[in-house]
Order: sequence, then C-alpha cells, then structure tokens
Amino acid sequence: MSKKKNKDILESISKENYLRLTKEAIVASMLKQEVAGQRVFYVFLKQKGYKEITPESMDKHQSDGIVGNTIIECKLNENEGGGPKKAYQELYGIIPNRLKGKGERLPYYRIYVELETFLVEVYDCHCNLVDTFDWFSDSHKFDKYFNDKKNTYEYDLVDENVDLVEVIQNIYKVFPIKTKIEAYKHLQDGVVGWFQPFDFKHLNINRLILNNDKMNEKYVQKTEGAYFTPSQYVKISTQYVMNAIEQSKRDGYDDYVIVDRCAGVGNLESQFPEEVYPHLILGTINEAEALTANIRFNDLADVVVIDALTQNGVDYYKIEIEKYKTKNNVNKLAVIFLENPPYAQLNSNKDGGVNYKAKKKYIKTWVHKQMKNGGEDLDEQFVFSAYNYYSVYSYVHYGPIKIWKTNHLVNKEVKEAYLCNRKFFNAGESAIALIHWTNKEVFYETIEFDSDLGGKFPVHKVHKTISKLYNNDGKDNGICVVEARNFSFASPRLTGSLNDDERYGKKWVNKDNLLNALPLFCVCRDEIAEKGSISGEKDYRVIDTVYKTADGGTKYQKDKNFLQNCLLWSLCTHYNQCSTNSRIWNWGEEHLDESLKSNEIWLLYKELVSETGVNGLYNIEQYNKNGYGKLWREHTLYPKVIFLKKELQKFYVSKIRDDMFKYELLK
DNA sequence: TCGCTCCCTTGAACGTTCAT
DNA sequence: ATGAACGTTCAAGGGAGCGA
Repeated sequence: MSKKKNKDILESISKENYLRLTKEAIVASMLKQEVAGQRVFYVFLKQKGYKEITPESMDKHQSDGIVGNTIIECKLNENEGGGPKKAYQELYGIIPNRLKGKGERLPYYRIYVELETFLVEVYDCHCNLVDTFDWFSDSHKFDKYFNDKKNTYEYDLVDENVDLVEVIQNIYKVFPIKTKIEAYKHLQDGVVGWFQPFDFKHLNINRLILNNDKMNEKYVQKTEGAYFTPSQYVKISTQYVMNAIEQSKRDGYDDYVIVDRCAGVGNLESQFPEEVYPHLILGTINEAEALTANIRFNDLADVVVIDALTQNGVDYYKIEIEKYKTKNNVNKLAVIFLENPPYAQLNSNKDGGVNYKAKKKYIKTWVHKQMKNGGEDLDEQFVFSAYNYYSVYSYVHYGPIKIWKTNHLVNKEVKEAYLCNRKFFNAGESAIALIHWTNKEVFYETIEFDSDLGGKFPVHKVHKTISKLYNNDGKDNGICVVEARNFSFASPRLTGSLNDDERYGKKWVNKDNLLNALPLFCVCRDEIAEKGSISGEKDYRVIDTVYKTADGGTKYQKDKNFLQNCLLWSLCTHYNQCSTNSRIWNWGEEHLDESLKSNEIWLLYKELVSETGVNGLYNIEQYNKNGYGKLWREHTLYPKVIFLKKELQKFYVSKIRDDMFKYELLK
C-alpha cells in the first residue's frame, strides 16, 4: 500500500465516528487498512463465476497470485508498492524462482492488474504484451488465459535453480504413481506445460544419483524404508570392511564377497575402489533403486530386486555366494555382510512409517516366523537371518543398539564400533551404532564406541526392566498410580508417569511402598537421557543408548537421602499429574524430611500452592483466577512457575542423577 | 500387562516483507 | 535502520494402539 493511501485511511479513521457504526461496519473499515483493494478484486471475479479463485488466500501479502495458467500481480495504481517495476520483478523473477525451487509448474501468462484504473495487461512468459482490457466490463476475458492449455511454457530441468528432487516429488503428487521408475518415465517423456523431456540416462547421471539420496528423504523413505547413509559414515564402514578383508587374508581365506541385502541406490558401496565391485552381491526391494544403483556400478556389479526376508530371498543369497565360489574357484571364501537395514517396528499401531507391513497385509515375513522371540523390527530380522542362514565372516552393520543392549540378538566379538548421529540420516538426533562384528561368540557387558565427539563412549548391556522393582498394591490401598515400565526413553510421558486417574495404567502404589517407588518415576523423566542435554549442545551419544534398568536391584532403597531427594522432586515437578485432591500431597508433606522443607524449591512450591489454593505444579499451571483478569497469569504466576521448573532441573542434575547411575537405575 | 512406536498438535525460533 | 506482521520450520509433548 502506498504512503498516500495509508495516510488517507489513517486520517479518515481519526475523523470517523465509530459510535454510529454497527459491528459489521467497523470490521469493514478495519479491513481497508490492509489489502482491501485486492480482496475486492478477487471477490468480484469470484462472483463473476471464477470458481477457482479463493480471495481469502489470494490477497495475503506473500501469496503468489496463481490462477490456472497465469500469475497475477495487482497494484492499486502505478505509484503503489513499487508500481510496474515491482510487478515486473514479481512476475518474472521472484515468483517463478520460488516455483522452480519448489519444482512446481510455471504458468505461461503473467497478468498485471491496476485496480483503480481497471487496466489489465496480459503478457506471455517472454513479456510480450498479448492483450489489454478492462477488468470491470470485460472480466470474462480472464477465462481464456486461466484455462489456456495450448500455449505452454516449458522449463528445463537442467536449469540451475530447478530442484530435481522437488520436481520428482511433485510428479508423485500430480500423477497416480507409486514407484520411482514411473517418475523417471515422466522425467524422460516430459510433461506438457511443465518441463521438457529430460534424458536422465545420458544427460546428468551424477546429479541424478546425488539427488536420489535426497529423494529418499521424503517419499521413498516412507514407502520403502529407503534411508540413505551419509557419506562421512560410509567412509568409516568402508574402512571397517577393508579391515575385515585384510584380516580374512591373514586368516588364510582365498577370496571374499560383500553382501548387502538392502543396498538401495548403493550408497554404502559407493566409496569402494572399483576393483571391489566384482565382489559385491547386492539386492534391494525397489526396482527403481536397482536401476540407479546399476548405473552407479557401471555393470561391474549387479543389483537385483529381491525381498531378503522371504524364503526365496534367503535362498537367493545362498545361491549367489555358492555361484561366486564355483565361478572363481574359491576354496575358502570370507563372506562379509555390509548393511544398513530399515529400522521399522512392525507391531506399531499406525499405518505410517515404513509401509512394509501395509503391503504385506500384516503377514509376518518368512524370516520373522523363524524367530523364536523378538523380530518385530525389520532390523532385527536382517541381523538374525545374516547369522542364521549364512556363514558370516564379518558383519558391518548400522542400526539401533537395542539389538545388543536389550534384545541380546548378537553376542559376537566387536572389532570396531562407532556411534553415528542419526540427524545426518535425516532423522531426529540420536545414536545409531555402526559395529564391525565377527562370527566369534563373545558376551560383553560393555561396548566402547568411537564417535563424532572424539574419545570413547561406553554403552552397557541391560537385563531387567524397572517394572520388576515394584508391584500393584491395588486401587483400594493405593495413593497414586506409578507407571514405570520399559527400557527406552521413547514416550516417557506414557511409560513413566505419576497420576491418580489411571490414565496410562493401573499400577497403584500404597503408602508403605511409595517412597521406594518414586525414584522409578524420577528416572523415567531423566531429561538428559531423553534429549541429550538440559539445554544447549546436545550429546547425541546419550540418546537411545542410556536406558532404565533394574539391574542394580533394590540397593537404592537403603539410601534415605536419595529417596528424600526423589520425594521432593516428585512432589514439586509438573510431570506429576496427580489431581489437586490426591492423597499424595498430604502423604508427601508428612514424609518429607524437615531439612528439605527449607529448600528453596519446596518454599517456592508451597508459595504457589497457597497463592492458588491448588496442589501440584501440573494443576497450578492450568489454574485460572478469573477475577484477576487474563493477564494475571502471565505477570504473576508463570514467571514463578518457569523459575521453579529451572530450579527443579538443576536439583535433578546435581542431587539425583549421579545416584541413578550409581544404583544402575540408569545404565 | 508390558514394551514400544507412530501420528498429530503446538508453539518457539527463525525468516521475510513492507512501511516508517 | 527498525519493528510490525506475517510465514516457515522443527522439536517437544500428548495420546493411541499393536503384539507378545
């Protein structure tokens, strides 16, 4: 809006007598300050019968005025908002570039509208004036350009600011297709009105492969479980494999093969020297990925499409290994597995995530059926089948540490181990173990990992869950429900809560056992184990490697100091969801040590309780005293609540956390 | 009952545009 | 330059339900 316009509006507002206006009229005049002109224009067109126009979304400041095959830019008059100069930049620079960056269609026509003078100028994409008319009397003329299909602008995918990955993802959106290979077909054929035919096989292979990894992020990742491994970690796993090869030579093996049953586009193998290619035995379940991988390996290695978790799949690799032996006349062959399998738990309730089970209609894979226990995660199935059906020399494997830490699925010698940061796999920050296992049986209690942060990071095996440390005393005797169950820190709200409404479970604890049970609630809410830090720099190595256990037994119950600290924290934290009338508040105050009652945390908490007349920080946060007005909470209550939360964090770290490790509640 | 994962909503933090 | 007013992104938190 021009200065003049705004000034006029502001002046007219100060002259206006609002007392005589209805509510509606006031709202109408408020709208005048903003983009009222455009709103009137688009509403007018809509009322003239242009159904594709939605004025509400089109007259916002930053929306691109795209209707059918046109981009529209409105100006009130030629002095407003930069006038024709600014309109030109928008129509031929800013909006097209934004669309290209998003990989979306580029309209052929550019329309400049001057609202006050009713002037409409229609240009083509080369800025040739095509038509001029009056939008009030000739509004039907827009129709021709909105719906024009014949004159189309095609842009080239080789263009710098075209994001090929976005184009492919838009192809997925626009056409009813499921696989990459179909998308590639569209690239090859071109799409009228969108882009020219693109010969991906000969024109820009490197870029295509590079982007293929990126493409896995959003679409294929979800449907096929095709995650890619970042190159800095591929470098390490490549070295691990080379080490295994060297070791096999020293052990008297004649030759080696490298098996990857989830090769995808061949990322894990991309850093091997070419002489390694003939030793590769690769498979993937996605046809388009196999196509791309075969381009990468230039016919020196063959990537086939096969599901490794079927009986056929298992046999296929057996046969391929045998074939290699026969063909190359090998006596003693070292079989090295190198894999980054999909990590997808199939017993999940939702149909999102890796779509594997949706395709298989909840049918267990053949490998899964062979497993006595576990195997809900595809990763476990890959690990299980590798060691069960093949005589593995070495297994270089990426995956969650649970296969060793809790499931005890692999108990083999560790040659080398590295903790990768999952954020580089395009997921949330956490630790993914890269381990070079041999086939020698070894039972470790601790594995030491290298990592991005340098030094050694130990991860300990766990045996018993904390749920073993207490029992259900029944609702009649119980003071509150303590939920304390699993090993991991996923969803701590659900599996580590304290409440009196049985919202997550029914494990009631009575007055005699509660003091001993509260540390189990506290450990479930260990912020550092869950998030990697309290604030600032995260230590990704902690996330998903530190678990809750009962391996230390009931020793912690003899430390009265520790129990008292946990009691104070449990009573004051907002994670305690007991209602204000719960018996826990009186019980807690009775049992809290006198020395802790002079602690700043307790004093502050009690102050909030007396101010609101409500028990529990969780309830205090929701407390609303209408008589004080809506801003009262912001000014009086929340600053104190925030301060108390910070003090509780500090208290947990300084007085509780170390003991959690000491008593092996954290491990 | 227990262990675990996935989807959805929020809102803080950061980005961008525009008028003064 | 500065700040209002949106727009965008992303992690945290809440909740549901599967399979053993």
